[in-house]
Order: sequence, then C-alpha cells, then structure tokens
Amino acid sequence: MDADIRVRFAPSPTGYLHVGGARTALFNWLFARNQGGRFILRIEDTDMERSTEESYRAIVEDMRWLGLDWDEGPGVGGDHGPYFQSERRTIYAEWCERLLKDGKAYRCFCSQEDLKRMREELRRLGKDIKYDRRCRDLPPEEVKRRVDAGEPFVVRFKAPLSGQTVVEDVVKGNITFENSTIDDFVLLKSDRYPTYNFACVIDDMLMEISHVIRGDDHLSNTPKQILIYRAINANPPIFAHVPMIMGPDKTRLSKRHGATSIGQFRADGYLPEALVNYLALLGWSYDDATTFFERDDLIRKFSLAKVSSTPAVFDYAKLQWLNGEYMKRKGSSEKVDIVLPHLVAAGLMGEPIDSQVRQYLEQVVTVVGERLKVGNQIVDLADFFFRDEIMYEGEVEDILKRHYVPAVLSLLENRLSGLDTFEASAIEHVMRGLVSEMGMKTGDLFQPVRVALTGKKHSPDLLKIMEVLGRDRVLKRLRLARKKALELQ
RNA sequence: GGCGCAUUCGUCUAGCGGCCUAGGACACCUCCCUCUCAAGGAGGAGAUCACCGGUUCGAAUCCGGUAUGCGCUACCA
Repeated sequence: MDADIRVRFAPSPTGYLHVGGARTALFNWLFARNQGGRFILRIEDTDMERSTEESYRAIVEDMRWLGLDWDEGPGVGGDHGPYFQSERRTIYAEWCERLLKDGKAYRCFCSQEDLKRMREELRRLGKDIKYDRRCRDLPPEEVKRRVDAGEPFVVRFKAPLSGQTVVEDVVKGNITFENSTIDDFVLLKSDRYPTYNFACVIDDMLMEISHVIRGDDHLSNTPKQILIYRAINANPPIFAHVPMIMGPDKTRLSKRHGATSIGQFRADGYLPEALVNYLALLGWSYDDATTFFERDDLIRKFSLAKVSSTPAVFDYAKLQWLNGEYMKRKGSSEKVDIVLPHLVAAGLMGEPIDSQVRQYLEQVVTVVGERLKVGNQIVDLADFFFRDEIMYEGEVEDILKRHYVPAVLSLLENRLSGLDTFEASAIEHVMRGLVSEMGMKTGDLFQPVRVALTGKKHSPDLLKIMEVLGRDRVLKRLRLARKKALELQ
C-alpha cells in the first residue's frame, strides 16, 4: 500500500466518454490499484460554453459501467474537494492573485479581436505565432486605472525569456523545451474562469497528485505547467504521457471512423470486461503472448514501464473478437439479459417478460451459441424466433425456386406431423431418412428448409432451431414456403 | 511557419547490441469437421524492422540527418 500515490482522471464534460478518455482513465485506475494508491475523479468544467450536465452524467455512468471506481470525486466526496473546477473559482483566483503580486503574472487588456488580428499578421509574415507581450510591462498606475475603469482583462503568465524547461516523462523520456518558444499564455480568462493549464496545475498540486497520466496531446502543455509549478514553489508530479488512439486512417479517432463513445459500445451490446481488456492492450502489453486479462490480472500486472510510446489504431475487428471470447463464457441466463434490450429495441419483444418467455429466450440464446459476439447481433441472428411471418426475399428465393422443393417440403410436412416427440434427434432421423430415400445431398433438403424456417441462407443448427420453434410453427412455415415455392416455379 | 512526439507483418504488439534466417494476437488464405454460418482443429501467406549515413567485431535495438504521420501553437480541454 502506498497512500502517497494519487492519480486522477480529469475529463471535461463537453461530450461523451470516448475510447481515448476511457483508456486514459483505465491506465490511471490500474496504476492506482496496482500501487495501492488513490484514484481521483475531477471534472474540468471551466469551459462554460461547452460543458453540459448531460455529458457529466454520461461520463460518470460510463465509468461506473466500465468498473472504474474512484476514491475521491463526485458522488463519493473526499477531503481534497470540491471536485468540480467550476466550484473552485475562488481558489484559482487566490493563486492567481499571488502570482500577480509576485510579479510572475500580469494583466493583459488586449481584446480577442486584437489578438486574432495580431496572430493573422504573424502568420502572414511567417513568424512565430505568439502573443507580443505588449501588456507585460504596463506601468502599475495604468493597470490600476484600467482595472478601476472596469476594462476587461485576462491574466497572463510571465514566461521566462530564456533558458530551458525539461519534462521528465515516464514513457517518453526527458524532453527539453526552449523557454523562448513558450508563450505568455493565459491563466485566468476575462470571465474569471481559469484556463486548463492553470486550473490543472493548481488542482493537481492541491489534490496532491503524484502522477499525471494523460494523453500525449498534452505533452506540449507540460513545460508550461512545470513553469507554473515553479512559480508557485511547488514540486511537479511525475508525468506519464500515453500515446493517442487513432482511426484506421491514422488520424485522431473520431465518429466518422465508427463508434467512439463508450456509451455507444455499451448500447451495441459490448461487454465492459471485453472493452477493458481491449483498451488495456491499446498502448500497453504485458509480454509477447498474453491477450486475455481478467480485471485482477490487469491490476496485478499493469505498469507504466510497459506503456508503449507509439500511437495505436483502434481495431474494431479485434474488439469484436475479444468480446466474442468473453461472450462465450457467459451462461444462457446472463446472455438473455444481454440480448433482451436489443430484441425489445428491434420491436421483436415486449417487456416485461414472464418466466416462460425467459425460458424460451434461454433456448434461443443456447441455439445461437457462439455466433453471438456482440449483444445487438441477436437481431440478425435470431429474429425468426420472434416473427410470425417469414419473408422470403432476395437470393433465398433462388433456393425455394428449385423444382423439387414443393414436393420434398410436402413430404417432410407429413413425416414431421407424424413424429411422436418433436426433438432434434427425431427430426434429424426423419430428415436424413428423407435425404437418402430421395437420393439427395444433405444440403439439398436442409437449404430449402432453412430458408423456409428462417428466411435466411445461414443460420444456427437447423435441427435445434426446429425443436425450439416447435412443431406447429415449423409445419406452418413449411406450408407457407411450399406455397411460395409453387408460385416461383 | 515554430516547437514537440512517433515510425517493427494490413492492425495491436514482443524486442531494450549477439538468443531475430524478427515471436504472438486479430484480420486474411487453404484444408479438415460439417445441413449453411459460426466455433474448433491443422497449415499458409504476410515486416529487407520508414529511408540515408555513422558508432561497433556485431544494430530492429545506440547516434545524426531526411521523409512521413500525429500533437501543441485558443480567453478548448
């Protein structure tokens, strides 16, 4: 146990929890659990324009779903709160005041329009795009006058003009930045809200964060943050910048690549343990062979030293495969729970279900078996179990069209209706008998029957399907298909 | 434009100077099983380790440069 190890996940509630954020949260969580430290959730809601209550709720819900529980933060409290940055404004203001007093920051009265114009000019000249520091050394009297006059201003950090700042990163190594390339960035916006870089440092310091594990899109921000730590006489935490997650085209993963939000994966019927396992393997590995990690394995084996430093492409196919592997381990009762919402959403089932329906669902799910890799696939795989009428459309028509079909279906109907018990083994006996009598190949009979019962070219074990459907429905569908086949002749 | 990071099979990765004629997984292909599809079994193809130089007896591994990709360069986080 190391109580001094404290890490945090600090999402901004401006959208849903996406796979990148979830992976960052997971690494933080794993590190904390592995080290016996504490995992803190902090909500960075300083962007009043974009932050929403809805996003916050969704993020929290998705984290709970993934099983990433936090020791301090919204809902659980803690003695380093509040955990919403919007509730910490006076804290930032105080620290900002201190920097101002120490001459380490200054008020800037430039309007956003002026700044924009300035930047465009610099861009046009091909120069380094930075604030020109025109307010950096304004006379104190002028500053006071303009503040008193109610002129809006931001507070900027007085970045050192020379020297170097070194970021010591656990995954990237030591990176040196020339201070001359660092801008006099904004600490406090004119609406009195802090910027990310400032709030982040103040909070990480006050919350006694020991390790900052985050996406490497923040690497360039880190020297700025280190400069702030120095300005307030605090020790920076240990940094670990993990590579980002990309789409197949190697650009930042986004919606156009497919599902990216955890909520979407959940809605599609993915399993949290599969997602956690998959996400852990994106940018981290244990050895050259292990792919499956139960949550406890992950906790035991996780280490920052094994985090890769190269960006990873999100592979939907591999996630689906992994999910399928986890799905195989589920019992039929669990699978019913997984599958039910999708059947309901597809309009194939109503809720609530009684024990008889539940039993039926368990049979269905058993017959479908390993074909089901993701919850929502149940609809394509097994819709015929829940439909009264089967449509014979497209290429399955060609199978019914075969000249022998009406006759053979008729024969089958007769034999099946004479069966004592309508079980797979008995049905198989009948079907195989018919096949050999007619001198057909097995598929010659099974194919049209499959189409008759499911409306599809592919399906799970036909005999088991028949058993679950029961004699009445089987005979009815065979009759209907025979009719259709006759029309097609 | 400036600064930073990255670069091993299509993808995720193993590799931290000799064990590598580069290993595993997903995806792909073939065969077996088989009522189809999955699953399973057996095989296969696939990476001159981005490129060019250097260091070394020896480099995927160390160093430099080039190229490419990505990120930052906001009163977004």
